[in-house]
Amino acid sequence: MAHEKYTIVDIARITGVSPMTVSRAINRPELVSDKTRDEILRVVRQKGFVLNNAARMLVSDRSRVVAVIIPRINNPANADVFQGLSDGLEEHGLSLLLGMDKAQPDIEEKLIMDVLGWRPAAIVLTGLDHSETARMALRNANCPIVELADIDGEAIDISIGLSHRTASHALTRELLDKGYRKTAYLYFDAPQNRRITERLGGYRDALKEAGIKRETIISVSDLSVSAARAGARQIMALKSRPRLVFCSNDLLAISASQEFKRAGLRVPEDIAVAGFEDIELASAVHPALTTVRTNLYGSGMFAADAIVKRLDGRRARRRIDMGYEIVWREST
Amino acid sequence: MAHEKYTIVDIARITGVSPMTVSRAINRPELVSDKTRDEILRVVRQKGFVLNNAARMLVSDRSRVVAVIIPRINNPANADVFQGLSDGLEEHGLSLLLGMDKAQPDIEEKLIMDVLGWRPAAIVLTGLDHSETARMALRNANCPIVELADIDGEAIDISIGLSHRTASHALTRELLDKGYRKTAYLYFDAPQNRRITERLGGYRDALKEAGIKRETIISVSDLSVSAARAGARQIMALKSRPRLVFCSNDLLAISASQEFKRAGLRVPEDIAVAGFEDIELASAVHPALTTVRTNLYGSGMFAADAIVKRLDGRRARRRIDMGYEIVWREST
DNA sequence: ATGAAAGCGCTAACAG
DNA sequence: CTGTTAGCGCTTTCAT
Repeated sequence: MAHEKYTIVDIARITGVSPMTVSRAINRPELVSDKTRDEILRVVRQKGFVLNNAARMLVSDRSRVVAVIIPRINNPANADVFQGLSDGLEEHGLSLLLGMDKAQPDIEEKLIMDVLGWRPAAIVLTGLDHSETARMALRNANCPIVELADIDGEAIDISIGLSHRTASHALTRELLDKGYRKTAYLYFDAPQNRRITERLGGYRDALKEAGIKRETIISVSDLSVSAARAGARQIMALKSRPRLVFCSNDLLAISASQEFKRAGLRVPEDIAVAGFEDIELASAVHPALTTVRTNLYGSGMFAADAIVKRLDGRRARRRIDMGYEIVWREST
Repeated sequence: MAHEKYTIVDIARITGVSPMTVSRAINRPELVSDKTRDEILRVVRQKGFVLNNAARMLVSDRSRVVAVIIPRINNPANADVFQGLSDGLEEHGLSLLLGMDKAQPDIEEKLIMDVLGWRPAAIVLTGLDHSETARMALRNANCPIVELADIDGEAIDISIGLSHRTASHALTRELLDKGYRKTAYLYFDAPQNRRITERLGGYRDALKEAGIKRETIISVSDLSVSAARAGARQIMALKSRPRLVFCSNDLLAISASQEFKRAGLRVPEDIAVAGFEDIELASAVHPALTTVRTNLYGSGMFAADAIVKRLDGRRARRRIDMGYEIVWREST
């Protein structure tokens, strides 16, 4: 029972009205008489008719689609942001087109160009770094552009996030103030990801300010549990073991802790661990972790709000600092 | 510097050719002479021109968009599947429209109807349960329909996943065979989620087969760390404590374990815990967990493959059992 | 409250 | 290799 393809003309013929009346019955029902409207909508439902978005969009030259480009969705932080965006946008009848660039600027550029073909109502990106071509295309897109996650730099239009350098600096500083002197930094040096670099930068700045010269910085090969464990072993093999290990995110922190414990060290008594991101599971599984929390879901919501405001012709803030909170879980 | 809106006609005029030649230069460059093509593409790039998808789609009545509807993306399992889908689809120039239904059939139905307006190239859903209206609309959509996660039931078109009942049954049975007799089941009874029910069903079947009459089934109020901990406390308060607790997923399992440890119990010596899903972090943080692993990313990939095959006019399997693997981590 | 005409930007099909 | 014609399905605008 292959489906017949109905158009608005078909529905018009069946109900004995003009296509325009069908269009009105669907889009602005209050402009059509009760009787006619009921009959039209009955047929629409019965036939399972849905207006063709391509045609509507062609006429209006603006879709109800928001394009979102993030590195990858199977990363709890990104997923939270996206969920917030979706929740904030759905009630306004906006759909989400999602592209994943794996944090590669060339892929990002391609996705942006592709997405522009949909004449999106808004575009949401991750971070402030984009290729020159991409920036130009975005500026010409003539729709709200939101850059998420980072606010340390110049936004094209709207930026929402936190200063990773500031947060990392504050975390380091507070822990140094607690008396830790010998520390190490464990991170995955994702190429092109400025936020990672900024976190490291904040750490190093704080060290310098505290008059600490020696830096121990260990980078791992990728962002996985096993890579983190290998990093932890590298740290334990150091001639002089640090008392505190800063990790550039919670996955690294949790995995490294586990490895320390496995080797018989007590966490945090023998070796303390600090993370970044405060993913939900961290609190369940690693009560000894001190980490930086920011409101990820909230930043998605704020982005949605800014977009909706703009589409309504209202003004929206150009830069939203979501701030951060240091979550102390040392003592458990 | 608001952007002028170029159409294919503008580009044609600028380069002194017909619109059709511009179209060809972009879509089928091999049909255009080198000289003309180079000049056209130069102008296209210079002006940042991108073909209007609405118009292309209107002509062909088929978009290059795959619509995906899942409960929520901030759930590692769903995110993995989606990532697999995206990775499998991107190289074929298919974009992803993502809607989230929070596992509510009425929202799902609305999203399906909305999405149909895009005349999607394919539709991907979660689970096999949908409203009658939704099923009808999907059957009429005249494109591949993939139902993910579950294969215990009748698919509209293509189903890819595993039998949650079978997997849960096997897990329970193997653990019972190891000698555990006193067990409990801890779960969040998500309304409308048949997969949860099937997992519980598999557990109960295995108990019955083993001649065990008494069931201890604890349900928690939501899927969170704190709810799981409360559940764990309920279990510890039982007059006769179980030796093994089955949890309907790993988040519950990890959180409950943590609570057991906090109360001074040794896991798994005093109380063993089994989960379901094998999320990556579980292995990092809870080496004592026995759980069921299925290839989530792979099922996204398979879905992508099936869709691409169909769009190519080739045949695709209608039912793919991804199977499962019991991951033993008892002894650590 | 309803209808008719025009056209959005593009490509399929056919010429040349 | 390039151009012409027609029309995809809908909404905007202007009648009635």
